Amino acid sequence: MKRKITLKHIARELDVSISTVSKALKNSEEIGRDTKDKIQAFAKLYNYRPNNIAISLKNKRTKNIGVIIPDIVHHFFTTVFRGIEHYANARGYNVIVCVSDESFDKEVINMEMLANGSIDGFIMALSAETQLKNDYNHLKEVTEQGIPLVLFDRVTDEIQCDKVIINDEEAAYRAVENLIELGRKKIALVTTENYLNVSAKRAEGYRRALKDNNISFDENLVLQLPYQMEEESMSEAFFKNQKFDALLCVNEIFAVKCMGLARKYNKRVPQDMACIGFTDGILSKYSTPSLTSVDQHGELMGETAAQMLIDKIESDHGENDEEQFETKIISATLIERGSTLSNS
Amino acid sequence: MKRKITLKHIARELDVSISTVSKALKNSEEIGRDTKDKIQAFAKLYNYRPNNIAISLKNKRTKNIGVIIPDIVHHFFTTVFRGIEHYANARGYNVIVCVSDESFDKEVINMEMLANGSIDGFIMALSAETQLKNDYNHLKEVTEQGIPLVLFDRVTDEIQCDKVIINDEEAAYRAVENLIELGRKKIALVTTENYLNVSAKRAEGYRRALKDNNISFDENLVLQLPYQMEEESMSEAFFKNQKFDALLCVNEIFAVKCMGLARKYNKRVPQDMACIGFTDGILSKYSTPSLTSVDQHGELMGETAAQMLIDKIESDHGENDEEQFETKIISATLIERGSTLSNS
DNA sequence: TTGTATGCGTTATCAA
DNA sequence: TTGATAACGCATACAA
Repeated sequence: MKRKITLKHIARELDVSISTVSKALKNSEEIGRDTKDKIQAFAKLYNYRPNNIAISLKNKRTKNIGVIIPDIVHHFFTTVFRGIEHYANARGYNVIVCVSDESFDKEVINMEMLANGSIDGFIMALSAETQLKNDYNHLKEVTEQGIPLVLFDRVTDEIQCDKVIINDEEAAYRAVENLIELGRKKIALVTTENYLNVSAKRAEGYRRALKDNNISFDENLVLQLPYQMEEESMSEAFFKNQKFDALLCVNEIFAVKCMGLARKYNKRVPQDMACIGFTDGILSKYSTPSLTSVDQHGELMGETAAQMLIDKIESDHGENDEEQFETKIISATLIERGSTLSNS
Repeated sequence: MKRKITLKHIARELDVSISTVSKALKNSEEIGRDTKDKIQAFAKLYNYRPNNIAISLKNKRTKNIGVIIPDIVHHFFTTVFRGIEHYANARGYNVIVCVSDESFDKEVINMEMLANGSIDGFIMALSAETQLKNDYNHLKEVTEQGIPLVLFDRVTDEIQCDKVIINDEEAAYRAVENLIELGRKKIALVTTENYLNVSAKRAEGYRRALKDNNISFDENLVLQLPYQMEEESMSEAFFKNQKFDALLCVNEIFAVKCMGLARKYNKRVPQDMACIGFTDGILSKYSTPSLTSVDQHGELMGETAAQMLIDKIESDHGENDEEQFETKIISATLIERGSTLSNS
């Protein structure tokens, strides 16, 4: 077993001091040609690599960023994560992921673990429970310690920090307008409980679009499902009792499920019921018919968040001057497919 | 800004030595009641937390594990990751993820970065390119350094280490038998290039099942698609030219795409063409018809891998005795749905 | 009961 | 041109 070699080993072996070795390996001008050559050759031979941990301790920089997301088996978060990972890697950072499982406690525990020196900054999306409790003390503590934080997608106004979001309200607005342009009059909304701020935003856009187009808002056309829509009864009843010719769903699973129900109740998609979902994931692409959906550009969001974070981390000498925070808005785009276009 | 406090701060503030503080906070019996109380109170007040990095350096244990996977926007890997993350967290470990993007070079770079002290062990699935090149020197180096490694799913015989796999060959065998029991005679296989060892295994199972049931193997009934099946021409031709009444696909995307093609060529699923896929992901559940598929139990695989890894890490005093490696096999199970069951 | 010294691996300052 | 020393934050063997 070839154990990792350290500066000390090299120094001892070559009968020089540790600091000489250190300098030689950094190609310092201070060290003589011969000594440098000798040391460098030896280091290469034994494949010397500096120990990251020691360097972290010395520099007070880990080159790690912490990512905390509610769920990992989830197309959108996964996409964002990919963007973060790519960008971070390109700038020499590694990514430590913790999954909160939509739990407040886990979110808090994970943050505290990582905040004790393991990472240089956080990127996170709030768990559902955190948003429900409206308790952000763990975020406050972290920012007060001077650890940079970037929130994405599931954000809160309670915390002053960089943020990356999509224009949910407007995306929903445009989706509904799109349906109206297709001649739809009775447009239903399928959403989650309102404490998820993205859902709330989307509902606002939905209402505003109706209003701007002189369609009166009908509460009966809003179906609010629990986040993990497991039992079908609510949606079954909705399909039985309500009349509508179009559907806006706040995620693609709801949308695909609803298209299934439409089939069951003999509504053709898109002829009798057009359908638009949020999250342009794998389901949208491969469902039958394929689903028109709002692409949230997760990868771009991730890259953007990572860039904001790393920029802040690396400019952190300015701990005195007034902190300036930014909220970047990623423009969602509508990908039109079979569920609204009859010629597909 | 409340900067992180250290032992040294406390010591200075309370006019005691650093080691006294250290012991007091560990509730050591050596320290007097009063001093202990004083120190503990102070530490609590200022929310003292030991610095992870310093502890890592001291203990030569990071409590981090490195996970390297080919892709993160991928249901199966994501599921495995969840299992790893859950288990690791429960045992006090954090997870650093690197994505190889199916690239050999990235895999190597990522491993080397993490191997320099950032992690206590690796869990990984080989990238496609690595399997294609058949070059495992980066894995060898890591294991030779005494860093524990667990491979899962995409493994290789070239490396001696712990492994977790599913019984791919048998799962495919059983899937085909299932189709035969349903009365299917001409069963096609849709697979990827063979350098992906899982695909190869599945193809073996397919052939063995045919043989055991006296169905002659017909090369024309095997469709081999590039990994990222973007152009449709090959599969279109296949559907036009070949006759078959059942399909085994090595992943769910292929399966769903094929069901789409079946529709296009007026084959009813499952009546005219039954279909089974691998990876019981979101597509299988929500496709129309829903897809019968082989559940690889990714989460269990992840937990198992994490357990093997952490057990090895924590038993690592035994660096002298002969290393014993294990390969655990997770039993895949067939989830029957609409694509093989006509009554659904 | 408390404190001193040393080490983990590295870098940086200063002295030789 | 090289080396001794201190420091990063913590833990511990050993002294006092």
